[in-house]
Amino acid sequence: MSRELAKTYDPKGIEDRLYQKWLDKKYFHAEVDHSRKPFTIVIPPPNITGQLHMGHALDNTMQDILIRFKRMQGYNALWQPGTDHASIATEVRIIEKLKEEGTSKEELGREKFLERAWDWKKEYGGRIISQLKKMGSSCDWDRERFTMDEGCNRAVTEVFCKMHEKGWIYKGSRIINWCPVCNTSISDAEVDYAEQAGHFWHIKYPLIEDDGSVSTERFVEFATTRPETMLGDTAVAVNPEDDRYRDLVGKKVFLPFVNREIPVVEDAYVDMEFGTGVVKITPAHDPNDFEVGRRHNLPEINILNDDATINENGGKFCGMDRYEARRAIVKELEEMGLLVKIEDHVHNVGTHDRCKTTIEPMIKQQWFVKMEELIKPAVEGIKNGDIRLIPPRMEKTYFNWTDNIRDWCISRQLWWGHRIPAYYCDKCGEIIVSAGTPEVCPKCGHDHLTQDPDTLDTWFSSALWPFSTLGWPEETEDLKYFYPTDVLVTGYDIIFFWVIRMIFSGYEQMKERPFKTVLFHGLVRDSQGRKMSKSLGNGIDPLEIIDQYGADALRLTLITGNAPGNDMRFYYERVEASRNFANKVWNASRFILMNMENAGDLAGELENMTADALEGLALEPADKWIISKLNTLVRDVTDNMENFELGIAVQKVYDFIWDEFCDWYIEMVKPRLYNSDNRKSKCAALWTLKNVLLDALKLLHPYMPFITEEIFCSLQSAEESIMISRWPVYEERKNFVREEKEIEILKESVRGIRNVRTEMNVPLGKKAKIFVVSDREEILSAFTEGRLFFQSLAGASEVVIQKDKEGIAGDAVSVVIANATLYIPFEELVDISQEIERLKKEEKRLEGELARVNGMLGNERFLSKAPEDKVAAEKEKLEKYTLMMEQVKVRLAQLQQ
RNA sequence: GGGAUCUUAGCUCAGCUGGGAGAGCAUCUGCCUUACAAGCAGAGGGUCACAGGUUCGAGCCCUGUAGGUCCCACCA
Repeated sequence: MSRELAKTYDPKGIEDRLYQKWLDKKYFHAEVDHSRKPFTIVIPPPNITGQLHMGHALDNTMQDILIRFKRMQGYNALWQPGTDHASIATEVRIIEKLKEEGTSKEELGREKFLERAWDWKKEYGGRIISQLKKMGSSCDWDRERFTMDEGCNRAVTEVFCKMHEKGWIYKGSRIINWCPVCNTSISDAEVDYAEQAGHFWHIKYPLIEDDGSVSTERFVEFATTRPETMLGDTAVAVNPEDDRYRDLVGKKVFLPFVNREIPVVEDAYVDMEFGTGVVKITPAHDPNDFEVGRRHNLPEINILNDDATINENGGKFCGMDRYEARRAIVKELEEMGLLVKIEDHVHNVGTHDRCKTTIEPMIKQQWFVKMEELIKPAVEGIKNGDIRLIPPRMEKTYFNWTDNIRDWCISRQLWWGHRIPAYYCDKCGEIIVSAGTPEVCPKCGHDHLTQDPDTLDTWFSSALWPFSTLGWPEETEDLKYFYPTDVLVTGYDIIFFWVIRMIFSGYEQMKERPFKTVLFHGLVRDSQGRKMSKSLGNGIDPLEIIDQYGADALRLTLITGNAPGNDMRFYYERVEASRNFANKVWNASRFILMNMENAGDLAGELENMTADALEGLALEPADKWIISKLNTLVRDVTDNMENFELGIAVQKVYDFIWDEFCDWYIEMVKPRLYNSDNRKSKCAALWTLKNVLLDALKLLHPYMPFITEEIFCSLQSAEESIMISRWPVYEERKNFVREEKEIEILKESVRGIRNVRTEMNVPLGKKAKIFVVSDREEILSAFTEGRLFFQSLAGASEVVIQKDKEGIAGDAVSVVIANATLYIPFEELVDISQEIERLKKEEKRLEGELARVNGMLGNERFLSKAPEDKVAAEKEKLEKYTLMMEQVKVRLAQLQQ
């Protein structure tokens, strides 16, 4: 900050400069240090295809707050950063680019394609990292990792081989979700269900008569949403309980087009109530039918090519696209008289979450992870509290998934990713799973082996992220020291994709939880509550917000007024409010700096005084009051932050700085700074201003790192950065109960007087004499000690403090507080009837209060059952209101004479 | 179909283990008071969705009802 201070805070320039300073000083860097306790967070690795969006901004702000907080508390804080190769997302992007260039993946070949992918990673992979830096993220960039770097590759291979050996990774022919556009299998978690308007085609198959002929009279009727799959039908099924079809069971029906005779089987899967109670069974293209098929040993006939055209098993429809075939089949069935009717039907269709293509269930040879045993410790870990989920309701979502877990399809027909370490003997077909490339087939000795062309699901490598980034499978010092990590911060939307998989991977590979706590946040929505999306064009770019309002304002906006796991709406008014707060902090600091500079040689003295100087200063009640308030704030905020209540914590800091510190304390202190020639008093005020602000800035720093650093450095020179300064702690010696009470009385009085002034239209500029009357010594002394600021805040020309009403005009306006009455003779402004009205209102309010308190205290069961301190508090209130009521009544009686 | 969650001031939301309803924005009234008009001082505004219950005491706990949002399942 220069001598010529801008009236408004401008984050431009400041933020980049400070971030560079932090980098240069290596404040973000963490090394193993056994003298200190570690605190570790691993970043949810953003995709290399990604651009910073509000979700990232929120996610990373929360992590940065926790990391900065713990770092200041003295922990050896490590925020481990990195990026994710995002296999399918990246591959799709490169394919698009190749298409623009007029070539394709296939044309290029695997090797060249991967070269292109790495080039792409080099070019764009760092983009999101530089954007995270704009947010102020204090990641240890020296440790930046990538899910496809050497170490992570080794971790992936190691896990694959170990699990395969254990029998928990297997290759099998199962029904999987196939994306005909991306040309790969995808896991269940990658399927989105979308409601689509479709049709219900009612179709009938002719029965095969006992003599083997195709019946022209007897049919079996059913309905389907995908008529083309009939080409792969190998049965029709009815419920075993269904009397209607008892005589059909064991018979056969005729399947048109492919001229196949298929059996009628019984299976409990069929719902008798639904439709005709008959289901066509296509084991190769429907997950349920697949199960039915396996139960009845039905043939599995695949009728689709990988691009969802009909294959040679589809007879004359071979080569047609699935939808083209559908139309053709329906048309022909109609001509054959086998189409009964068509109904409109809205149903859920599975689509690929990346490209929104309707997926086709298909039977394929794929690699799977067997989940049954693997999931057990992951369930136990949550149940016994080894890992804590915040908010706790996420546990239900978690168990919902684990209770219905299915084997995880991990192979993808993609090139960009971790290639499956399995090799096939060209001669005998033996499968060899091995970390290194095997030379010869261990079974037949043949030396020609081919590696599996598939790669692994992206989430396979990110599941290992908490330990692979720390050096696993090597037993590194980092791993021993920093693992398990402390907190994982992420959105609830990837609990299945990622969180659960990290948990079971951690327990399986490390025999230990990957993190102690998972802190979930919600989605950042637009001002109307809609999800921000590219297609809607309603996304707000965090970088634009930073450019316009500063990173601190953005961070504050994302954290305030929001509870863990809840979605939030983002709109500009909220950012403006945050920006205004930054400006408030800036100006309060500017005020203090100006006054220190104006203090002459006092400034030098202050510079040498530490925060411990407390006892040596001539502190006044106002100083002690704010110190005491801050002390409580320190305790509460620390407490909230340790319980991950970040929104509540920062709200308290905000209220303290704005309400207590700026609106009250600074105003209280002004007369001492401007007018007082009492050097000791001025010194105490300046010391308090400076040190209270410094501590408040520290509490604010995790939330607003830039502005707090900038001010911190201008305000003192003993420490070079707020981010490595010590987090304030609660101290009993800073607890000033008496002064807190005294000042609260004065504040209440000031508020009362201001209130009266507004009501009577007397501006603060119009000074008036104020009499303070009380028969209590402590009240009188409180006003005496605070006379200077009370006079200025109440707009008094003079404050007369006395025990009785002597010398006070009968028509003075009065303000009643506990144990005291203030009188303001407004001279020409008196309007007794108005004053009586005001006092009557006050009387009525007090009546209400008294009725409530008396009601409670008159209830014997309250007295006997409520805790003591509650009863005592109510008794105290009764006393206070009784006193006030007495004074109001006395005053009213006087005026009404 | 199963589950979660929400319903609090005009709007957007806080409200931690039950103990006198809060914030920001918006509205109204005064103020350019030597840190800040991105500000200051005031004010208005809420049967905390509805109905029961537990309790001395319920926005908070329990049950039910209505409406909204989301997740899972996927009846062909």
